[in-house]
Amino acid sequence: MATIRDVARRAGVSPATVSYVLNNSGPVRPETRERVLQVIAELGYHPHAGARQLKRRRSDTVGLILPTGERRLSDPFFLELIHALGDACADHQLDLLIATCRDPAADLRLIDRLYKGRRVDGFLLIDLQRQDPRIPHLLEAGIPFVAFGRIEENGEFPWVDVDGEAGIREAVAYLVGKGHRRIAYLSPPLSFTFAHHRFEGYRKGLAEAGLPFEEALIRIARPTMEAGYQAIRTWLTEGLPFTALIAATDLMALGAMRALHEAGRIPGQDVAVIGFDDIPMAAQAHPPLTTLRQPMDQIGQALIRTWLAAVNGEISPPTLIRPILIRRASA
Amino acid sequence: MATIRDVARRAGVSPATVSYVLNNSGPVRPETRERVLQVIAELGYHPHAGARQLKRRRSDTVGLILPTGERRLSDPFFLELIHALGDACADHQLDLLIATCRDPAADLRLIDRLYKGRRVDGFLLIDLQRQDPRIPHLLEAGIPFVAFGRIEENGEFPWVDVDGEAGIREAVAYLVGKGHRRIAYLSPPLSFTFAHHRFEGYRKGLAEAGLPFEEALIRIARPTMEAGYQAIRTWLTEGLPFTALIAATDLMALGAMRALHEAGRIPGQDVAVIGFDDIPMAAQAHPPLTTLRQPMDQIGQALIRTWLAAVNGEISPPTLIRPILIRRASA
DNA sequence: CCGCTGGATTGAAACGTTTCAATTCCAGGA
DNA sequence: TCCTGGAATTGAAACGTTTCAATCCAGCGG
Repeated sequence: MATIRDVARRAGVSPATVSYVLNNSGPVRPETRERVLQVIAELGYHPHAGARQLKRRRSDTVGLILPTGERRLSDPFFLELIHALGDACADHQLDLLIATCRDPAADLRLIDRLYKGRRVDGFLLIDLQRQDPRIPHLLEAGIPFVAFGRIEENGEFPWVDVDGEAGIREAVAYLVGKGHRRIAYLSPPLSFTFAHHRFEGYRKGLAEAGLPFEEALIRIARPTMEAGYQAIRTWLTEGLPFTALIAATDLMALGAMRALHEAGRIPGQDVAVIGFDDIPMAAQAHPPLTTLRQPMDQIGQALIRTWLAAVNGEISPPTLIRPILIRRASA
Repeated sequence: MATIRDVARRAGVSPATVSYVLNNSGPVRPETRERVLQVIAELGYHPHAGARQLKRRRSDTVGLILPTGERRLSDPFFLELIHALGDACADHQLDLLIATCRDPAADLRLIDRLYKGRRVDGFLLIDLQRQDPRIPHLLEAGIPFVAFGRIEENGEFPWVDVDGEAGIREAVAYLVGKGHRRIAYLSPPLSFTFAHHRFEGYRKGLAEAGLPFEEALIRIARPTMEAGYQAIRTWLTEGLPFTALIAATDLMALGAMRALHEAGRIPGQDVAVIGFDDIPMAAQAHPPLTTLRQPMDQIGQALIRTWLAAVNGEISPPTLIRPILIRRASA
């Protein structure tokens, strides 16, 4: 495999010059640069990442910890997120390293290994818990990171999140505008921060519309299709005391729609349904699901931009991204 | 950040010895080893990945190219695959680097950059086309890789695949055993290799059962839920000339089931439905979907094992993994 | 014709490991 | 007591970059 010396020799120039051309740091005469670039192309030379990392003291690699085993993320939303992150990384010439971790206790060890070994320059945290042990650990160790989501006590750390509260408020207002007065809400356990915020949006939305908040219109269930389905099933035995339903995730909304179908209540006709995320399947549902889209590209870009800042020691203000209400036939 | 010299100094020993302890190569007296390990723990020392890579001439990193943009993989199956790969990598102390690529033309450049820069030791190829330009490129450049899936002309390269043919044959036999004689088949375009093999399974399954192959029982559609739905819809206008349906992916099967429901034909009761993949949603469908499970853990392990062999210059025989028929209520 | 200036180029020293070859150490045999 | 040989340890040379400081050189003003 060609090295920088090979290039230098063949271009009749010193390795230093080649390095200058490569990084265009340092002054190089145009014709010299041209010659060097030529040789680089001829030889198909690519600088050795390890050597570079050693000298420059950074790896240009983003670390993403993916919980697996029990805690595995199976919402297709995360596949979209990974795509978006990959794209954003590519835009900034960064690489994305995925590390999986079965055991929550091993999370911190994994983080240390990757960071202290300089395999990654910093982390992206996803799937935050309201109290997340990773955050104090990273802060204390002075390891750069960005969180996708918030935690209960947002200390001084950079995060990017989608404004679930604003989104759900908009959804409530939208439904109210269509004449709905009894709007139900289906939420994952509030120990998920995102669930908490979206739920706040529901409460505030109702308040803004002057509607009462009723316990009977709330159901808590796991954030899966099945749980959404079951929730509606049991609700149906009570005669379905609402005309519209907001689910905190598309997956739950999809489950809910199926239950409604089975009971002969056509979503979008007999009952309005709104989801959250806009996973690819949402547009293909029947009827197509009205939902709050998480603008993935924007999220990926914001995360990587903030990550870069963090790695460079800058502190970025938090970014709150507004979800977009996508109106389809379900509501 | 602590270096190997710091450890050496503090343990009263030379860097070489520390290195021997770290990799347990070379003879070290037990008490020396103990002392060194102690210091390593005290200092929270982790060897610098770049330096290590430079010297050892490998990065212990697996490269995975994720197509994005138009070609993006949105089947939740891939999220499961990523999880499984991550786990398998962790088991072998490997890291998983995800590189995305919008443009098929850039695939090859990306591969070169990652490999020649020694960022990765080799690749994992997913989402194979029947004619895949990456394969000849990798072969010619002598870059180690393993394909998940096969191509049209399987030259001499290592691959791991799920035996779609055997799986579908089993599904056909299973349905025949239940008395079905008119079994329909829903397939993605046969330019996908996996679709081709599964389709072969269907033909052979019918032949083995002594059933005729009928064009009218075949539909080709994109491998999405929506496409599965539409296919059944149009079929319904013809009076649904079958009693059982095999779909080549769960997503398609799920779409099909929805169409059946809408038409008042209960899947698993009026029409048997079998899918392929066993994505998490399959078990949560209504009725739960009978399907051929791709044993993800096994796939991940096989891929990584084969990858390691490839990187070490060994040639492994192809691995064909038998999918498992998971019987649920839909068939 | 000389000394200066400033841009272009280069040499060499890191960066933090691994590993070969050389050295030290020590127990046991003569 | 001195050797010997194997086990334990060490020094130093890579690995392929980047970058500082030093050198080179062409052109210019005096």
